[in-house]
Amino acid sequence: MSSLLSKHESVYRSIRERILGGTYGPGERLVLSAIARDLDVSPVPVREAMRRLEAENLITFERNVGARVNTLDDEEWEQLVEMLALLDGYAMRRARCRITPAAIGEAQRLNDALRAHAGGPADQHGEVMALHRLFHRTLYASGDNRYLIESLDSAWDRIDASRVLVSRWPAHRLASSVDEHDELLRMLRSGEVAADELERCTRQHSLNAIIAIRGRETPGQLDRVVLPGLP
Amino acid sequence: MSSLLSKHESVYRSIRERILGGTYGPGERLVLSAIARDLDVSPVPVREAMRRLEAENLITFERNVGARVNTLDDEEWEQLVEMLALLDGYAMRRARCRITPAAIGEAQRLNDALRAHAGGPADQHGEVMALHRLFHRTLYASGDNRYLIESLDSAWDRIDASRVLVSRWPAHRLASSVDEHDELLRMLRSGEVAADELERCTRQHSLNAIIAIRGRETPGQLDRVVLPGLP
DNA sequence: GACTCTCGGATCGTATACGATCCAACGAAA
DNA sequence: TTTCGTTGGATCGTATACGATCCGAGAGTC
Repeated sequence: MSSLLSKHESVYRSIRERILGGTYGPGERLVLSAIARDLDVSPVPVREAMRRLEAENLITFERNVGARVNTLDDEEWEQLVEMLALLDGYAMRRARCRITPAAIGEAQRLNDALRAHAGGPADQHGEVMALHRLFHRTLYASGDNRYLIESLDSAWDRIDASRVLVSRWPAHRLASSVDEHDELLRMLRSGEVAADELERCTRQHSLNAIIAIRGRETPGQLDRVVLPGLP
Repeated sequence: MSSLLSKHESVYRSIRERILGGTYGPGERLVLSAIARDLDVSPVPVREAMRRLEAENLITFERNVGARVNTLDDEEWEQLVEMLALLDGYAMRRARCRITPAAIGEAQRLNDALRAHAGGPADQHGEVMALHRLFHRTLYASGDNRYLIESLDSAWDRIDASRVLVSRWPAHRLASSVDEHDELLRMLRSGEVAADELERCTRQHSLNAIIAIRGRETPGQLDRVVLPGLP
């Protein structure tokens, strides 16, 4: 008689869920014994779960001190999104010749749902972010490269854990984002867009998130924004 | 009184070292109690080390059965190298405006050392691979994006662990590889090469490794090789 | 008042113990 | 001979116990 999940596995999932969902915010302390008590297991499986979370860069463990949820400062966040742009762009290039009409349809549905939220109440930010992430995942999963998908999932996890998008994503960005999504879907459907062009546009779409967040921090300086890596 | 490293940390490093160095080959079984005895610790820190290695995709843990060093079949290996090509290409694009003359010089030295090995005895394959990896690391580290560097290191680790390059890298590839390295350094030095072009060439350089390995498996079919993602 | 020292609680780190699970080898039945 | 059930050893999974370390609070000193 055994449960489907080992204790270490279920503990891992619980903690991860709470980090990605914001229950445990950035910088928050994770006390081993407290979590063990809370989840009704001994500290041993909790430690194992934490080692995995540490290896996934969601928490940092300090010896004889304990674990904290990782934080991202502005520069780190931008570098992470920049990598997301890179991976997503290439996944789209791969997806171009592989994606099924069904997947395109699914992505379109998600984007339409997203559009329905534009201008809506701000308290649905969590839901909007989930839809947005799912839209991208539908596309990049069609790229069908296991390592690309792994890395993208992991990068999105870190983005979610950082709470930056949830707390600082400017409302007006959603509308442009949805339009760019439509444009990407159009390029995918036509089949006549060059791979280079599709990759470039997808990359730019993600980089626009950086511009949006920066613009919100220092309004009026948008024209001085220098994005990395662009010619 | 404490050692500098916790037991779990030193165990982690030992096992990792052995996997990357080939002492533990792909598919090999890692028995908890045996390793604990070998390293003179209790099984608990060994389990923690294994959780990290599992999260890093170097081993796979099966419940109530144990751990094995991960293997990569041909398709997985190619997909991994393809991602390496992507990351490396972009890192080079970033490096273009950031790299120091010292770093370029260091890379040149490494490549010259590599050239000295071309045509040499095959039993220095391990050393050649280390030089080759270091050459690339010198350049992509200049890209100066923490997440890019992390991902590249991790991908190279998996490549090393797979032993594919060590066991199947055709001798003649080394010479062309070294020439391509020189060409990349030339492009970096001149400063007049467009970022897109530099990224494209770097990407292609890595993809050439796939062609070389495939060509070795099925000689005479080189012209039928279809590389993914290229226009 | 500022600084240092000491102490105690909180927390982590690891060993040990033991139950649970798997799996391969063996033997009995069809 | 093949199949299926049984059994024993190898191995993992987790709880418990206890020592080690850290860190903040308060006392003592300059």
